[in-house]
Amino acid sequence: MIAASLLKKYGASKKSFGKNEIIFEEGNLPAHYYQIISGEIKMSNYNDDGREFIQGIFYKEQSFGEPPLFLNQKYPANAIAVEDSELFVLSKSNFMKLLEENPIISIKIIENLAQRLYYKSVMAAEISTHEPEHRVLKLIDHGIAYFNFQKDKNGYLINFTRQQIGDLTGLRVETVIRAIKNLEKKGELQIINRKVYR
Amino acid sequence: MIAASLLKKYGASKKSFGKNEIIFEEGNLPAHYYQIISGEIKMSNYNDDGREFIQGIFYKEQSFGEPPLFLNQKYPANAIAVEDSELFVLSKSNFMKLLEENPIISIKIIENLAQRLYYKSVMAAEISTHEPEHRVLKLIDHGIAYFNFQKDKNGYLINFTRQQIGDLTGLRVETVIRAIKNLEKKGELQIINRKVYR
DNA sequence: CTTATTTTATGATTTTAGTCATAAAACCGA
DNA sequence: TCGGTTTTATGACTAAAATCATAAAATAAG
Repeated sequence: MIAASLLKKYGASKKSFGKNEIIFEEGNLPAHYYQIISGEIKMSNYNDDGREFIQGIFYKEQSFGEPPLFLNQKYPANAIAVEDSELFVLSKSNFMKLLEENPIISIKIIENLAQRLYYKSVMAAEISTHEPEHRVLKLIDHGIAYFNFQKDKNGYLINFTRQQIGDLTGLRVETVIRAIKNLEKKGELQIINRKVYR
Repeated sequence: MIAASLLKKYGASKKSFGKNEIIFEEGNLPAHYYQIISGEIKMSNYNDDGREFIQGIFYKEQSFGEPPLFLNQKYPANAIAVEDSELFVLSKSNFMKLLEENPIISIKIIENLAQRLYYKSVMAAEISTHEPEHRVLKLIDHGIAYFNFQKDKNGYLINFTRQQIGDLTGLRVETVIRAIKNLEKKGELQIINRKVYR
């Protein structure tokens, strides 16, 4: 996350996106740095028969879509506003200038990319070698650490729909629903009027 | 990749690892920056029943294992020498000093992490929503672009065993063997005395 | 407040990759 | 060069998640 003042100094503009509005699409060439002021953005892929895979969900103060920007490669996924959102948008050239002139920011970017790579490494191993229940639990535990789940008297409220969990773990909704039920039976989590707590 | 001269200037030492020797293990706290001089290193996870998932394979002049180094987190996977290898090893503190004093290197690190994140994004979507043949082909095409596959008169020689392809795509050997056979039938690749060409 | 849509839920069935068994070919080490 | 290991190969069978169908509950929209 880069300070708003610094972004503005380099000419960033604010832009609003309505719910379900597309910010960029798979295959586009990146031209901007995006940082969330408010709202929620998801990046995802759709395969040939319309099945979605969510690469990540991003919240306020987070940036997204930088890797292809640094590599001059096409976006590997779509970015869509999950709810009404406001973003800082900074042109690539100005973003690069900002980086050059502020080396401290480079370190922040490195840490941010490292964090995302770490998540992807963990989930890749999960998705390819573990059973549904294990996958779901790992995602939930990751979410508690890195997404903004709120804690109350029942524990952490897992603020994802079953469908979203499926799209993040490569499972179908029904499988997620069944996995969550089993995890509750085993005492790993609680379901209080359909909401999941851990 | 950081120039040898610069690494040496900051006190990097050369270290040799024999085939199958462990460089670091899942759960260890990172203390060094590693860069390959010669040989081949794989990073992988093993699940509870011994099944392997290969996070990545790295060759000469590439570095590996940096994300946890930047985050002060435990390694999420093991690093093992696939063949006899020689590495530059630089202590974390000296590596950080190198970065601070050479901002250009930060940009290189960013590009490198971005590249790896890009690969993981593509493969994550593949693994979770596509059929075996598609997964195998995507991995092969990625390998042509980023691993050191050699081109000869038959095309690119895919220098992976079926087992390695399986461990990289989350498939079993038999499934990979069958997928490759089908891909040959469809004309997507060639098998010339058991070696795969694309 | 009513209606439409989304989310959660559950049972029955099917498909597909995994598993198991076995073996030949290739490769490697002593 | 011999013997052991690894890699590729193939067929039969199984299991597990996907698919299909259907519906109730919850939430959002008008």
